[in-house]
Amino acid sequence: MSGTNQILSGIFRNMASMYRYLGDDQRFRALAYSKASRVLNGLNVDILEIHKKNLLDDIPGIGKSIAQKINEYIKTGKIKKYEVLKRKVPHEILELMDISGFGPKSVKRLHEKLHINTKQQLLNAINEGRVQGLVGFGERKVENMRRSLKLINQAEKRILLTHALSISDRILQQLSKIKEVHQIEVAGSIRRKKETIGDIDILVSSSPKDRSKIIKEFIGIQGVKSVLAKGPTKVSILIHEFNRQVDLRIVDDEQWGASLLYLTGSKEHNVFLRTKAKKNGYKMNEYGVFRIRDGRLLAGKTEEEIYRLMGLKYIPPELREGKDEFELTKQKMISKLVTIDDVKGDMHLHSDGSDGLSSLEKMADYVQKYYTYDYIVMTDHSKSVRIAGGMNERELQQQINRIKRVNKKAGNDYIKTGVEVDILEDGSLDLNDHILEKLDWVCASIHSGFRKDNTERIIKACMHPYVNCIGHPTGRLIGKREGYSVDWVRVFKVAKATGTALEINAQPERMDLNDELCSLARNAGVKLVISTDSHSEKQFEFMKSGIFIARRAWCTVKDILNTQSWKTIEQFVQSKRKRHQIAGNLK
DNA sequence: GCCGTTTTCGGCCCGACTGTTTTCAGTCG
Repeated sequence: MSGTNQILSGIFRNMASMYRYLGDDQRFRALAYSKASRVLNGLNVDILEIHKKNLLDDIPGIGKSIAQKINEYIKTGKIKKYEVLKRKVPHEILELMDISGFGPKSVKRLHEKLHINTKQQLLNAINEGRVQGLVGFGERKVENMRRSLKLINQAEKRILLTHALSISDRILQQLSKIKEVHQIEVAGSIRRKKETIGDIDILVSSSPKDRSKIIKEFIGIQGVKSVLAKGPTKVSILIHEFNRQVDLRIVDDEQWGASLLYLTGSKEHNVFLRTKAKKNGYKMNEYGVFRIRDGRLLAGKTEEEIYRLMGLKYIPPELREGKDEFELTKQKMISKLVTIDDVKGDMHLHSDGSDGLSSLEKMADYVQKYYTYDYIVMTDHSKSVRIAGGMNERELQQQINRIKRVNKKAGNDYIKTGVEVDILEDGSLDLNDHILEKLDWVCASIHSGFRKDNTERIIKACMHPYVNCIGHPTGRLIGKREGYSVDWVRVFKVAKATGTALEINAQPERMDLNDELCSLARNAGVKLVISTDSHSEKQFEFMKSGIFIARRAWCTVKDILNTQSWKTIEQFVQSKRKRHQIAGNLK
C-alpha cells in the first residue's frame, strides 16, 4: 500500500484543525474533515486503487467535495484549498491544539496576543510570565499548560492492549474489594479490545452516598502520580505505570447500562445511537434513554434493554466501532462470536528445538495441566532462521521421532508434528517436500525481505501442497515495524482457492492478521487459525488476545480452524494434498 | 462538508469538570 492514505489523512486532519481554529461557524466543516481523516487512516485499501476505479464517493464520510480534493492531490500533489488555509491560519501552532487542555480558543488568543507560533515559544512565554494575566489565563490554567507541555511526548504514545489489561485488572481487583462498590467494569477501548490503548476507563455503580468514599480510595490506590480532575462522579488520575491516565466514573445502579454503553464507545457508535434515538423521539445520554415528550425514563439499567428499545440486536463491545455493525446486525442475526472456551488447540509454538525456552515435553505437560485443549502442534523454526536455531531436515526428523515417543508413552496423540517453515525470497520453502510430507501441519512464514512487496511470495507458498497456513501474514510489529506490502485481495482469493489458512498470531506485538484484514479474509471465505506462537509456557495465555481480534472481525467457530476437532483439521490438510495430487495426475 | 426508512435542506450527541468569573466558556471524552 502506498503512503497516500496516510498523507491525505494527515492533510485532512490539519484542515480540520484549521477550521476549528477559524471559529464556531466552521465547526461542522471541521467535523467532516476530521471524519474523513479518520476514515482514510483506517482504510485497508490503497486510496490510489479506489481513485482508479472512480469510487471515492462510495467511502463513507467522503463526499463530493473531499473526493474532488483527493483527486486533485493525486493529480497535482497539492490541494489548493489547503494551501489557501495555510496562508490564513498560523498552521505551525496547530500542534498546540493536540496538547491536553488546549483548544482552538486558547491557541488563537495566544497567537493573537502574544504572537506564539510554536511549543518552544509557548514555553518561553510561560516561563517569562507573559501568559499569566492574559484574559482567561489564570494561575492554575498556566500551571496545567506547563505540565501538559512536559507530558506531551509520553502521552501521545498508545500502549499495547495486553499492558493496558494488566493495569486495569489490577485496579479492578483493588476497587472491587470496596464493599460499597456494587458493579465494576473496565470500559473504553479496552472493553472493545482495540490492539492499542490510550486512556483507561473504569465504571463503578454504587449508592450516591458512597461515591465520595470510593473516589477517595481510587485516588489512594498504588502508583498514582497525580490527580488530573476530580468531581463528585468523575475522577481522572495519572499513574506511573506507562504514564497512563485512568478515568473513573461512578453512577447509580439504574444508570449502569446507559453509562457502560456511553463509556465503552466508540464515539462513532455512540453518536449513531444518539442520533437514532433522537429520530425516534428519545434523548439518550449516560443516564438512560428518555422520551423527549415527557422526559420519562425508558431504559438504562442494562445495555441489552437499551439496544432492544432502539430496535437493535445486542452488539458486543468488540464490534462497536461505528462502522458497519448496525447495517450488518440488521441484515443477519449476529451469530455467536467465537470465545476462548471454543478453542481446542494451539497450532503454533516453539520448543528448545529452535528458539523456545522449554523442551517440547515441558510445553506439552504445561498445556495439558492448565488448558483443556485436545491437541497442540509443535512448530519450531526451519534452518533459514539461523538466529532462532532453526532445524534442518535431519533435526526435524529427529523431532518427529521424539514426539512419537512422547505420545506413545502417554498413550495418546496429543502432540502433533509440525514446523514453521521459512518462505524464501522466491516463494519456495527452505525444507524439502520429503520431510514436509511427513508432518501433520505446516505453517509457512516470512522472516526476511520485509521491505519488498511480498504478494507473489505468499501466493507461491499458498500454492504449495504441504503448506496449511501462513504465519503472521503481514509481518508487522506494533509500534516498531510496518507490515510489508501485500495485495491482500489476491492473497485471500488464492488462500481460499488452495485451502490454505491464514494465521491470527496472538503475540501482543504482532496481533497479525489485525482485526480489519481478518475481517476481509473471513468475508473472502478464508479459514483462520488463532495461534499463540508461544516461546515459553507463560505465553499460552496470549490465546485470548487472538480471540479479541477474531471477535472484532466477527468470527464465529466456523471461521476458526482450531475450534474444530483434530479430525476436521486433518481433513483440511488432506483435501489440499488430494487436490494437488489430482491436479498432478492430470498433467 | 456530509448525509437522508420523515429530509437534496437543515440538521449535525450530550454532559462533566475546570478555571475564571459571578453565570459561563472552553475542553474533554
